[in-house]
Amino acid sequence: MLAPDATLEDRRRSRPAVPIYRGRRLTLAPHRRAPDPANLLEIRRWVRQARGPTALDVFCGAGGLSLGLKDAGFTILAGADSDPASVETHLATIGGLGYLGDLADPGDFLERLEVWGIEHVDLVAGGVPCQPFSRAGRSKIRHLVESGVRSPFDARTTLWRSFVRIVDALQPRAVLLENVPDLAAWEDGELLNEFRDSLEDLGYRTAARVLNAYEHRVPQHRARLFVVGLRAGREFKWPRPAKRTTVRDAISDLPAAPPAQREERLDYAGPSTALQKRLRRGVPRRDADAIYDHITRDVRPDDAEAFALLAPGQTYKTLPEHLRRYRCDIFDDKYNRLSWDGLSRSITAHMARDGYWYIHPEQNRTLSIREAARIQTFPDWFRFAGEPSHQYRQIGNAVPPLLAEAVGRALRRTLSTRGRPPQRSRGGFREDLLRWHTKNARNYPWRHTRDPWHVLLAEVCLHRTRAEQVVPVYEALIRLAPSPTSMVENADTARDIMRSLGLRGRADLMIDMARVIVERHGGRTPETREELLDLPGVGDYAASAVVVFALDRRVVLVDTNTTRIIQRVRGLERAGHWHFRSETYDLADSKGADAAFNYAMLDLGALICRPSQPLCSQCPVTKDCMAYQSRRYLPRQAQAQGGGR
DNA sequence: GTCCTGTGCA
DNA sequence: TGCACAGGAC
Repeated sequence: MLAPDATLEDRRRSRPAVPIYRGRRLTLAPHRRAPDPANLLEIRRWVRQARGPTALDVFCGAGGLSLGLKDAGFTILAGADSDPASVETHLATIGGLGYLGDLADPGDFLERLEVWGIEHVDLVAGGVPCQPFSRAGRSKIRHLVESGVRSPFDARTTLWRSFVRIVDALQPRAVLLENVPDLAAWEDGELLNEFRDSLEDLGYRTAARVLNAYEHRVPQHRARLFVVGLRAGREFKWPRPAKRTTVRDAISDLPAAPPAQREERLDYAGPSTALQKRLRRGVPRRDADAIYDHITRDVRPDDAEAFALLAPGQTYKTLPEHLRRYRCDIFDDKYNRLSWDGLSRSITAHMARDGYWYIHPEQNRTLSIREAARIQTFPDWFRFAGEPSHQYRQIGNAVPPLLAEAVGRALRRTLSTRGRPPQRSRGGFREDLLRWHTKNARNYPWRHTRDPWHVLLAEVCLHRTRAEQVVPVYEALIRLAPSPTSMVENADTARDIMRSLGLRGRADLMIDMARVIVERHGGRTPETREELLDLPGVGDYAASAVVVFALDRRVVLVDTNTTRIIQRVRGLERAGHWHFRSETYDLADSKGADAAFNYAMLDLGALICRPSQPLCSQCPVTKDCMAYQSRRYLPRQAQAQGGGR
């Protein structure tokens, strides 16, 4: 027994670790209907005879996306991935052809497709590896780049360029890309815009949206970005939300299993919920009373004690101190017990390391491999090649099959309709907006500059301040300090100017900023987003403003004004930044959100599309505005809105 | 395979 | 501030 005053270090040392146990590697035979990979004639015949719309799954992983698309009626001709076990899983479960190789350069893959006789497919789908874009991964990678461990030119852009090259080579009727939502926030949306631009350049009309898995029968908090590209002016209709399911719906029928349960096959009594019945579909008759891979991790004695004390919804912090091995100031959610009637947290590849976020609702252990697969909505006949930790990784990285199926069905519906040119040509909104703006633009001195330093000055002054108030300050500052160097030299005078005009708090910030530019960048205002964000007082908005107004790049400036406009025009209630950016991408047309577009949006928000009592009668874009249109057709809302006069 | 330490965005 | 999802060392 340890003394009550034992340090964290003492407690750690005293704890017996669970002995390392390496699970059995599972080997899977190829699907019985898959062509023999050694027999080229057979492969070509198989490709020729493929029915229904055909698809290719690149970066296929275990095949969650493939399975969903298959269930939606697509024939998956081939899956490609750089991970051997994933390709093995894909070949065994999905069938078709498998390509094992690095797709950073897709040349070899494209050659192989040609050899196989695959010259055309209806759909190219894929989940480009997402770790570089995801939340916790991003900063880690930045850290690694800074410390020189990793090259900044990592695979994150090459991989989607590969994807575009494959699309270009095969010219499919449709394209589907899956990724983590943070891809949309990367570079303030520029990366996603570039990706969509390159598809649009190839003749695809693109749409992007973040879908929540729990809206498509998957009992899990899991938001994923989907980008769809369609030829021939087709309009994609996103799948409608379905009835939600819970953890209970997914796993309540599985037999109780102790920690360290290693039996591959256990007796099974049968499904009880609709979801369980769905996930038992396709299980061979001989396995009707068996469940596979209900394999669990061992649990350390101290963790077992902690799990026992942890009710669903309770946090790590509430545990007695002797059971907290991890620093409490960082982790308040190190452990998480699932609740029967709730959603699971997102099943991630991290399950291969520890399962602390996924403690079984009743049993004092983390989720078994089968339970993780169930919560990802993999059917019970679906097994994963490799060692247990590798199986967890494949499950965590997969697109939930039922979510993929929902998107796949929506795609099939769209593809089966005749392509029609869109009713309004794209660009209507942009043209109308800019035409209005040529006569109605507000004229501010900072709108005439293309000097990054001047834009920066203006943005710092404008933060939470009315533009009219900023005009004299800005003009005086530009005269006094046309460059960061002169700002440092005239720091006292600059401070006086700003103080006299009531922007006192901002003065020191601006002088700091100038000093850093002089010291770190030789007096030249930096031109990359990272360097701009590193300056004191520069946030996302200011960095984007510099990039758009001074450097000719195309980024949507998301603030309360533009958000409000998009909200009204698109009829959205509440949505994340990514959503607004995505909608703005559509409205901004092929020229994108350049300086002209952003200025016009800012002015529209300030002059016409005001927070209260918008001047819809003078608005140039009512044709495209859902709020305006629906008010017209819903007189009750119009009264409610107009009641205040 | 296991343990420990985080970050980013709304 | 809370919530949702990471990676490295050994």
